[in-house]
Amino acid sequence: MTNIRDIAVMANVSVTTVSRVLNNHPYVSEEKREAVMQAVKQSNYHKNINAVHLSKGKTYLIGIVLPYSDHPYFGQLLHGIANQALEYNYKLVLFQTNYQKEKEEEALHMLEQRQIDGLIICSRTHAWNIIEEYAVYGPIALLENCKSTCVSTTYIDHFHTFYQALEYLYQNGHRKIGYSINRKSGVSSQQREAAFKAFANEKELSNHSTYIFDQCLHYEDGEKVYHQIKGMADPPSAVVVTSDQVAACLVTCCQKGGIDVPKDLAVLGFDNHPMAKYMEITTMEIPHEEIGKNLFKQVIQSHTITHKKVEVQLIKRKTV
Amino acid sequence: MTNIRDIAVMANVSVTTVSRVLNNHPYVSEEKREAVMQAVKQSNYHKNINAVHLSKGKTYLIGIVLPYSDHPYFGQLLHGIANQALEYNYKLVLFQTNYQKEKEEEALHMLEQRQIDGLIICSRTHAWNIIEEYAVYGPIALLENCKSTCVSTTYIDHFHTFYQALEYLYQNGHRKIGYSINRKSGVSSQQREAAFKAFANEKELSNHSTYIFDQCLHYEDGEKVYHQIKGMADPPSAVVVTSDQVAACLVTCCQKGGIDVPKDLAVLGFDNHPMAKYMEITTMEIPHEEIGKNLFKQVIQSHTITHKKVEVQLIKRKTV
DNA sequence: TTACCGTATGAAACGCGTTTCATGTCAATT
DNA sequence: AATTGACATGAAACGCGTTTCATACGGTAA
Repeated sequence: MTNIRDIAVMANVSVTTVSRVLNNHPYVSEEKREAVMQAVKQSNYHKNINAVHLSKGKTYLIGIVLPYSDHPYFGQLLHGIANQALEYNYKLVLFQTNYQKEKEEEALHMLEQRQIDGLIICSRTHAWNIIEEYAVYGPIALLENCKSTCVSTTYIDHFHTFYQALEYLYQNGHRKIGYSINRKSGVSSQQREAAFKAFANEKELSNHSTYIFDQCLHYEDGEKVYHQIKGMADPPSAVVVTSDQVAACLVTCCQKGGIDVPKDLAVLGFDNHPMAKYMEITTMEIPHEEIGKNLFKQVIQSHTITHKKVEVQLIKRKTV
Repeated sequence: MTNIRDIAVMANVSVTTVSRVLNNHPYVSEEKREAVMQAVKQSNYHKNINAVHLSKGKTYLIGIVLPYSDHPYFGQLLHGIANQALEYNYKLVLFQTNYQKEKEEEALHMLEQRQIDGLIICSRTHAWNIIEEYAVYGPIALLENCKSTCVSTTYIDHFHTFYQALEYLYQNGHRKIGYSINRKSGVSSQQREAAFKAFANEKELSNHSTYIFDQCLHYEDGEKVYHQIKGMADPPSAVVVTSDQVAACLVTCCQKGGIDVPKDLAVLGFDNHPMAKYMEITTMEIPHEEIGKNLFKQVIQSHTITHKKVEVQLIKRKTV
């Protein structure tokens, strides 16, 4: 492998001059510039990027922590991040955690060891204070609503969004409202639960715990919801389903099982996945790509901590 | 930042000894080992991984080239790769190409510059000879059937698989068979086309070009297929759909539109996505995770070039 | 004419862990 | 007693691009 010193010798200039040419610095005469370019071309020289990293103390690598990459929600998020990364000439390092603490830890360690310049956490399992501790090693952007002074965030107001969804169902005459969530222990789920309680209280609805369906993330989980509702003596008249995948499955099940949507059961999804558009499912549109883009920008703007709220929009279709 | 020399001073040993301790090399006395550990803990020392990379000439980074990460097919593939990567302590660098040549090129350049130790290409747009040229810079694993001497491959025998699917439809009495594909120009699509032609010839079927549906990758593309078939005077009695997403949409459309599946139209999907299982779609099961795992293993076994054929299995359900 | 600035160029230091090679013990083998 | 080998330890070289600092020249402003 030829290195920068070889080039310097070939072009009969100093190493510094070669570096200047390679990085487009001024103060290099045209002839020397030419000579360097010539040598570079002749020897098919490429910088050893690891040396650049060591020298600069940067890697141009951003870590992404997310539970699954084969889930549309995270897939789209990743899509948004990846597009932005390419534009800014950064590369991504993927940490697929499956919600395992150790794997999230790996990412944090990599930040600590400066193998990545920053970290985007799409879903955390570590406690807040732990995350914040690592922020001293490099910028962290988090997909969560938390007014931290050392971690940037992009978030959805889950409380308000959920409330809004419930309100819409209420306006459409529903009084027995259920909902499905991903992980009961998840941060967003807790906010949604709070919203539901506040809503039930406000509207003086009975707070049926049987109307809550946990662990609904994948397509097939919609069937579980269907069966549970089907088996109820006093089923809900409407459900908020926090994933269009699950909603799609539920709706399909209902069609097959003779439950009329929305007459017998109204379904309000989340995401506005293409699937929802096509199946005419009423849903709360979450701009995943925008979120991904913003998270990325926040993490590379390491000097300023920002908090960006992303708006969610109700898309009225035919399942409510 | 403390570095290895600081530690050496603190522990009153040489830099070499510190390195030995840190890398678990033998021939270090217990007391010196202790002293080093003590110093490391006290100063909260962490190696500068960039220096390690420069020194070792390795990055423990593997690049992944794939068109979309928000598509279930590639999502699952990525899932398999990512899990394996975590196990082997490698990190991934994602190149989402959207089938753009330049972005694929970026990945190849990164290999050339040794910023990644190897490259997994899930779908290429560059010509073969170009890819092979870059193999001198580092190991490349490709998801494609090609007996290269410098690039490892994991592949599906698309010809045989497609033929098998067609055969199954034929056995079930179908003589007017259509199919949908992702990109007509794609490598796998061409193999499938060849299989179809061979099949049509073998069985003396008329080779209806109107029965070919191109650009079917996303869920909603199933609707296009539905409408096209619906509008035909002489529609096919069966279709092979090379994505369960698309098949699911098509089946749902048929249900709504009064086309009986499989009586009026048999549908044979590809992937065996959970969606297919649930919707009871007959499909060719493609073991994405296994493919991902294998690609990863191939790329880190840089010394040996291997070619692994992955078996696809027909899952008989209710849409044929 | 002196002072000062823009342009041009290179030597050397810097970032830092790994690895090779040389050297020195001490116990075991011949 | 001489040789050999396992064990210990450290100096120095190595990987390589970036950046700081010093130096020198030509020209313009004072």
